[in-house]
Amino acid sequence: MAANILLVEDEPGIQELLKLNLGQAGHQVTAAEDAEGALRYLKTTLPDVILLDWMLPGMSGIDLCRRLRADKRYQPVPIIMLTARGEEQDRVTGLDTGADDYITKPFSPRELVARIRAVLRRRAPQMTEEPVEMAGLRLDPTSHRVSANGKPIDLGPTEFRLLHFFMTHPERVYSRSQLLDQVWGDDVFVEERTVDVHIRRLRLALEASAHDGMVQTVRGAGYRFSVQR
Amino acid sequence: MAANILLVEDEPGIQELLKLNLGQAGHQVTAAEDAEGALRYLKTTLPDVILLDWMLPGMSGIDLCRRLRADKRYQPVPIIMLTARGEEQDRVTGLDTGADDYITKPFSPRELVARIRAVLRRRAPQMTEEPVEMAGLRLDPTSHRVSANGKPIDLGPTEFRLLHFFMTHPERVYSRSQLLDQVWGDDVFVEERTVDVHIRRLRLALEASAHDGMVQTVRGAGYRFSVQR
DNA sequence: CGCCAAAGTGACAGCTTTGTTACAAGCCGA
DNA sequence: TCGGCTTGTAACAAAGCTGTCACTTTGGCG
Repeated sequence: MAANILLVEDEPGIQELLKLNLGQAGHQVTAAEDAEGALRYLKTTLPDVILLDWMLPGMSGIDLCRRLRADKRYQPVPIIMLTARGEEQDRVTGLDTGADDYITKPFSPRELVARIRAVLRRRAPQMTEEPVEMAGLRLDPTSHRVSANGKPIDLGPTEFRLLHFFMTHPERVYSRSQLLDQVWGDDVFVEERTVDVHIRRLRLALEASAHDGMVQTVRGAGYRFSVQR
Repeated sequence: MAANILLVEDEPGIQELLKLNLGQAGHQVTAAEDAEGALRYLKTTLPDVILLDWMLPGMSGIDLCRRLRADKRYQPVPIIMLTARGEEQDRVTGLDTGADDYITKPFSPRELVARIRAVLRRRAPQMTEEPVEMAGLRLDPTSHRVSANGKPIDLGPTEFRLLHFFMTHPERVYSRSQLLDQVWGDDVFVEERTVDVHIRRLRLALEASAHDGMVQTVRGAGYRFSVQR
């Protein structure tokens, strides 16, 4: 889960510290001292995450955040705001302007790393709210409906999420533990074998409408959702 | 996902309980009663995970944790702290000193096992494998598929790994023991002749799609994967 | 040609992984 | 609170993989 990170922080000490810590966590860090520097960098490179200090000389972090969010090009880049203690009320403003997370100084490097991982994960699987359709199978996240060639299919919540994940990540094997992370959430502690059972339930539901064979077992590796074969 | 675990816990009852539970989960557990014992063990062996009790006689768990984190050699080993209820505020300290996770007693064995799995997974390098293709033979690690000129080939896990290794290291002879190291893992104890058998199985699978002759025997040396006949 | 070591082959028992079913606990709306 | 779903787990069955062995074939060499 290594990532390119743009750090916008004017205080040299903190900047160094963060670069060190994030570097150790396997991330690539580029630092900018102010909003202008950040924008200059962004013209050429799109980082995976932006760490944005609230207090900056010149254009403030919040303004930069707002500006980035207004720009289509930077829409998908997660932004984490760094705020000092006592600026708590800023949190609302911060999240309001489009930051994905915020963290209050002083914070432990661990926590920051964890939050970075969290926003990356949140963004990573592009499980959009868009309807997905393939091979006559249609899943609409908004209305929470699944249908095969027009005929509705009944799915429980878990099977629904499972199918949604599969349809947005087809043709690729996922291990049970990956599926637990992605579909159940990585803070849920259930047996890996539970996945098997839900796979079966999903298969049963799909079979009923002649969509069998799409959920495939890859022995020793996991499961794959596929239109082929 | 079996792992070598170093358990640092002074209370015999809990120690026994954990050894039992983790053992059942397929892990290898070594226990130390105090920081000194742990350090002694670490001099010779590097575990996959360290479970560290907060309260220890002599050097406290937190000090040991800090000390380990300061030592380059132990940097990559995940540490999970075991804390008693009511030491909640220690959490921050714990994570601050470099623990990867913490768990509050009393906890269910299941939860502990899950957290161990989580830290292991988090550390595991996310190797994004590129598809390999040569002479009409295509192997895609992500979808875990092999095909010859479009036609799918069925391979068991071992044959898949074997072919993957061969395709990423073509035109070169590997001895049986090298192949065991690379494909089976260097901690596996199997007869060298086992390689022969899997070579044969791989050949059979490839023959079926007219890709015979690619796995070549080099008498007295080993095997080679080659496009040339 | 005859011998010996190396490699090929087929069978198989044991083991691991996965499928399937049943069941109890939890949740939620009626 | 009562039923009907959903969920997680356990237990057992089925299927597939693996490692090893015994036996055969091949290749090299005197």
